[in-house]
Amino acid sequence: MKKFKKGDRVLPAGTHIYRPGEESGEMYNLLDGWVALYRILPAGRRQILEFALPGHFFGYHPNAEAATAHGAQCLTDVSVCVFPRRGFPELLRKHPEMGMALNSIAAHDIDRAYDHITNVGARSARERVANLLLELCLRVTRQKNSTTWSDTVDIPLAQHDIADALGLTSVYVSQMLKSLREQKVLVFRNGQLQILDHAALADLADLDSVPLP
Amino acid sequence: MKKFKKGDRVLPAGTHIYRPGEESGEMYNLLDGWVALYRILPAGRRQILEFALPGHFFGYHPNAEAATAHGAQCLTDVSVCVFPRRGFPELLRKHPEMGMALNSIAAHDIDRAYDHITNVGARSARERVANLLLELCLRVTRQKNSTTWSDTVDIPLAQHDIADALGLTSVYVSQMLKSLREQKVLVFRNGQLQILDHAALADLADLDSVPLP
DNA sequence: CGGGTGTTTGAATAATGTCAAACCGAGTGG
DNA sequence: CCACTCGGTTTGACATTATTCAAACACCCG
Repeated sequence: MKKFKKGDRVLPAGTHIYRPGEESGEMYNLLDGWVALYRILPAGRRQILEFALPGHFFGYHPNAEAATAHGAQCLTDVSVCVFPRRGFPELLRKHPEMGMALNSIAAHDIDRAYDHITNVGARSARERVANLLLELCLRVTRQKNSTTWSDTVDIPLAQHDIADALGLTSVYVSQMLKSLREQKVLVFRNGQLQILDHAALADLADLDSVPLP
Repeated sequence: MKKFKKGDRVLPAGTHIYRPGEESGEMYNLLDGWVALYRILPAGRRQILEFALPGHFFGYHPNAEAATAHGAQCLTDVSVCVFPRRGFPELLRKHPEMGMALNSIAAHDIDRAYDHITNVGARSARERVANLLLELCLRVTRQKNSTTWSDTVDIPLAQHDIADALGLTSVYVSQMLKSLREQKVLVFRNGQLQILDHAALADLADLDSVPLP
């Protein structure tokens, strides 16, 4: 696996790792920072499909050299581990356990995509914001292997990122955040999330997994 | 692969193959009919995540015996091929090419899930309906290996199924269908889709792949 | 100090949901 | 063959949610 690796790469915030319609011929494992997987519609609207956190594997497409429908942009300064797509099938053939690992990752990605569909399709704006922030908070916490809640969690998103992920307008997101703040559920400011009322938030967000007391 | 198979099963429309929260211990390959993968929210709302057409493989979850967050319900009379989940890892270990095939399937599913997110998150109701119907039409056509457009395509959905997939209300879907009908774009009635104006539809739906002249 | 980007606020507007009633076609029992 | 129910669809009036536009604000950075 290490031999297969092409090398590490450090990228500043804002960089497009690849753009919709491009074929980079590479795959990535995110080492540090946040990346957004997104799509652009002809109308100009941007839809964020997934927030990639450290450990996330992305850029994998099965149909060898097809162009990707989505792009990947760094939300923060980022470091990624790069793999060439070429030769990847051989690698999988030699190491079936890697194929299984990849299956597991893919299944996980599908689950989160289904969560996302549900969030955007079936919930009100308030609930969407609550759900997204809580989910991200859980992912960050889990990733750090924390066994306890921190009082504040870093979530380096702008409000318009949240809007683009949830299919909302940034001004409406602002209003929802204000409402959540006034009702003492959470405070989100300057990329920092602070949860004030866990019970209320979990209730609003309706997350299936409500771990960590 | 055939030896691994557990057997076929024929189910009437409406049957729940598995329900959210259950662990069926089985995986399925849809042979005939349509199946909806869905979720239920505490508010009672149903979100359809994916329409499974013949050939679709579903019910696969990597974390061995975890309960699934979604359910699967037959939209029509259905016949499925059933596999036990138990023993599946061994099978994959013996046949790495199957693992790769599964990866390919999973990547495809992710792509469609991303399409779905984009559709629900970034488009108007009209566009969503147009997009969904065109996509389903393409999938049906492709599946039949037709090289030409049929005048009408069977899409055995009720309007409330469309609504639940797109995060809309069934009465609003009715209005959108009326509008599309009046503007001579398409007619959808009794589970039959008839496309009147391909160009207009493709434009509205903004489908990336616009095949078959 | 000035310019840029992101956030907040308010008012007007458009998109979508809700409720309720009417309609329609398919199946069913008399 | 008819009347009846039943689920799905259609329609209209109205309520709510979310978007648009525009301006003010805040903050960071040069």
